[in-house]
Amino acid sequence: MPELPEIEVLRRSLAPRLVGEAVARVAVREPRLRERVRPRELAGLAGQTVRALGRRGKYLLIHLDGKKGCQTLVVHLGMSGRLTLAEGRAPDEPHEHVAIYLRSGAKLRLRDPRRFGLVRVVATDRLARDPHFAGLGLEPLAPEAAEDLAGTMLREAARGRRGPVKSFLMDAGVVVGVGNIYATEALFRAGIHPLRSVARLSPARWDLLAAAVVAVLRQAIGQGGTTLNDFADGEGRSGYFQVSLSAYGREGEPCGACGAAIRRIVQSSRSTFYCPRCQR
DNA sequence: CGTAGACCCTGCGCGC
DNA sequence: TGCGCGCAGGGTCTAC
Repeated sequence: MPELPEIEVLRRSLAPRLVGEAVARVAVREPRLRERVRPRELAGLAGQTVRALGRRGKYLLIHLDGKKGCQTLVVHLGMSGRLTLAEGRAPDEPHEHVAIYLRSGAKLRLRDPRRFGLVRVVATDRLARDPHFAGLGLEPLAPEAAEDLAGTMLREAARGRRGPVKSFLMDAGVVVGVGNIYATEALFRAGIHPLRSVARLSPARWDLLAAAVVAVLRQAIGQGGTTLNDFADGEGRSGYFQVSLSAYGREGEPCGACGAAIRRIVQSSRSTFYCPRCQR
């Protein structure tokens, strides 16, 4: 479900409602997520106050202040995760694996049918060294990257590598947050064929691609993310970037630019959509 | 070393 | 109507 824009939309929707709230208790109902949830680790959040919400790639970071220093609740939504804030006594929903009760009476609930998600508590000052974050690549919307996630940075990262440009874009060791939808869309906008080798892209086209990545992510955030099935922000609101998708999910439909039929292929067992005429 | 594929899990929509 | 199949926005591990 969620790529960078969806997590950013979630972060922005939750922040004003969570910051300053104190945790009353945490309930773990199903610990078998991608990584086993440790109930005692989460229980330690009781009494702590939310200080700020951050994001790294597709990870949502909920920073808290406690007696034992600052801790960060790290949440990854996998494919099917939803994190929503419910006011008052909300009944548990199916697949609501973790519930964080706040002193205000509200409940932050994590639902994740496929259980590809992840919830952990990490000391804030050790985040950068945590195995989940240590190997991550460029943050595409960070101020220092966004203005010139310039082809130069991507091109440097691609030096000595081979393989298709779409897989490269989706490699979190290169750029974080770009998943199947936004890699597909960025390549469409840049007019680059998803199977093209990273070894065979001119500097000018790296620039085009970098700009396309930043533009598509920004636009998606502005439109509340992409809701295909079930994405919703912290208050349950859907996004509407799906109406702006040019290639993703449009197999057989005419390309908006040239009219040729959009094609679907499978790359490392993920669907890729592209225009055979516009993308070379 | 890098890359391709299997795998983790449930739910949904489609064709028969 | 019911069933089986393929497919789904994520990441990680193994086998080449």
